[in-house]
Amino acid sequence: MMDERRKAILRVVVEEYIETAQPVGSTHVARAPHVTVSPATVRNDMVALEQDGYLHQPHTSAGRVPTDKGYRFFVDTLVQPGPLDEDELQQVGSFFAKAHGALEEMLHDTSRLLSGLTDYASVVVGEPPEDATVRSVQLVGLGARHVLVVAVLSNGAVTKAHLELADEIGEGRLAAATTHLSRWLIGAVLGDLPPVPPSGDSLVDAAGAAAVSALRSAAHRPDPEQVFVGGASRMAAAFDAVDSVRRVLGILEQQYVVVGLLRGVLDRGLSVAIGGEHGVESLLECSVVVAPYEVEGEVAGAIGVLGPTRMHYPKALAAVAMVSQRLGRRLSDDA
Amino acid sequence: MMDERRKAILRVVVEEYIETAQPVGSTHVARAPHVTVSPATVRNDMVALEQDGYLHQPHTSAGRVPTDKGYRFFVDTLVQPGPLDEDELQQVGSFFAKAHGALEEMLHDTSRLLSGLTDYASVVVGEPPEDATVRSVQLVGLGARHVLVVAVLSNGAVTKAHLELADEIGEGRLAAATTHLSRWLIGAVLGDLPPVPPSGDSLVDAAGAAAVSALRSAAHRPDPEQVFVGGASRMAAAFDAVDSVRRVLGILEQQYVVVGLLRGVLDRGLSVAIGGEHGVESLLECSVVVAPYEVEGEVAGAIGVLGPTRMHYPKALAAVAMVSQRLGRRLSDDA
DNA sequence: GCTGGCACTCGATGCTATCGAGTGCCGGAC
DNA sequence: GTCCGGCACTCGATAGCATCGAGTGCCAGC
Repeated sequence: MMDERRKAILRVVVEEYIETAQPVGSTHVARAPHVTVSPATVRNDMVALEQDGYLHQPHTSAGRVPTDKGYRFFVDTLVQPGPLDEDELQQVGSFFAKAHGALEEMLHDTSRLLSGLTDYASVVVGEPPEDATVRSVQLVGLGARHVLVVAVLSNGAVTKAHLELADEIGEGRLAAATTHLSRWLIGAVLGDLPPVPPSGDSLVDAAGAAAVSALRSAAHRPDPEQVFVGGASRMAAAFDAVDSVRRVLGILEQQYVVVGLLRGVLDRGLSVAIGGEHGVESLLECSVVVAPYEVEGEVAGAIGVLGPTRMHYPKALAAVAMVSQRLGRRLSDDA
Repeated sequence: MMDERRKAILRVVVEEYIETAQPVGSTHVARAPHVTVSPATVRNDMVALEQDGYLHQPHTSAGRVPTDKGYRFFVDTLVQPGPLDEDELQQVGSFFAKAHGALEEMLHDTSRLLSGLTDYASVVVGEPPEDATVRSVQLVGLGARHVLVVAVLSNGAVTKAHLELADEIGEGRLAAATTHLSRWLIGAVLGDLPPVPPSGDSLVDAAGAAAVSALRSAAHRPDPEQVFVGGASRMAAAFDAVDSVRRVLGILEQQYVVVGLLRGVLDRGLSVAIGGEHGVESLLECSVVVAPYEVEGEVAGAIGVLGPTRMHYPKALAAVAMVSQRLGRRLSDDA
């Protein structure tokens, strides 16, 4: 039975708790504008909200704290991604106005921007380049049996892989292999590379095969050079137990967990995972706000913000939405 | 007046404090083996050590804590880089046995290894590739006026830069520019690229000039893709004030500060900066242990460990020395 | 159904007493 | 002279205790 008054009360509790990190009492709630009833009435409703699982009482004679369910309701029905402040808008604007340089640099800076806007940790992940096409392939010798494959993709990324061949291969053969591969691979979609027919030279074919298999495996995992985590130090400020900080940092250091996290949450568009919802045990006290960004209509990656469950959702939602949209637009008109 | 007994006392205080993080009292010291005098005598010596600036007393009636000067003396004259444990040695061994893949991957994993060994944050930085020679240069078009220069260097690194040209340039012209640049740049030392003579085509020359200048500027700054900071979460465990953690993390996030820090400390070989010695204000409570690694006789980068001033120096020194040596050897026989 | 009133809870705060690890110093022994 | 035992003293840490007050639940009355 969630009538308007209870919604209002829940909203005040959540907002107040996000601000102060202190359990919120009935008197505080009653003093808020838009709540016109007395503390006693608020108390009655709070009991109901607690029974329904939206609020929690740390101990008798303490105020109430939102549960994950409470935050969820708040995010789903009580909050519209409030607009950004004037100067934050300007910050985003001027960032994208002067952003330049390579894709990686841009994603990296975007991560800093997001942390700066929200004061939480931020994550920026490029999608695996399955749909990108190959613009260039080259084999470069580094020593007797060591070869580097370097491929430039249509999205501006550069994939490289280190090959160790069974036999030595000379410069001439490498050049031949490069030419041969280029003929068959340039223009192909990375996630669906065509078979490369034999060239008649077994050494060339061996190198080619190694290169193709390296590229194939690069197609399906996000380039580790396109995963950026920023603002971890800001997380420290949000928690007061050193131990929590340690746990969260530990997760942020494991890029594959972070990438999985974003993937998991990113069902459709802008979304939020609160507390336990994302299923990463060490991040029970954290929420994640994520949005994909699209380059020329295709999802090209995701950006997100990781903060405490009591994060400032309206602001985080607004920032993530804004930045993902601008980033996508920026990367589109650039290509 | 630093006689043998005082050295022994200082050593015990430092070792004890590193272990327990508690001020060390005279009774504790007197109980240690190798100290054969009574607590009273220890106290007298402690007063002297304090007057000479090696120890500090947080307050009357507390034990003594080493000062930076005390740690310095400890590191310089009381400690020989103790050998690693058996299983740590094995850990390093098996790491380098199965290490493989591209340069960046290797450096990244090395950073993890170091954090794992020491339980502190670790930093791995590749040197700016000034001395590397160019193995391959290529220009790849990404859109009307956008071009990517990709150069492969003799050290296995791949440098790329994004160019925005004044005029559109077609595929044919780009290929011509690539050929032209290759003729003049392949084999050249990156830090001392020769002038590229005009080709007779102004568009080609414009692209070439832009590419060369991008490469030149890449020569002198360490590739941001070759800076790896790992194990930040382990720092959190070493401090108990959230605020300290925050400060240190903030620094670790600023790669240029970290790089500068390593540079500054890296006078000659294995070295240590304690507390204030490295001149980074937010890291007053931290020490850094650094060593260069050499590939084929040339310094190719540096690795280091960042921990609290009360870090376990013998272990850190041993780990850094061992890993830098093995890393260098590994990268040498590979090339 | 809302509200004011009221007794009750319980963490937080502050005070005091006590404890004990540690110190400095002094006077005596080797 | 150097070392050591003894002793009074300091002072942070810990524990106990009273107090405070924000907050609650409940009930009777409007």
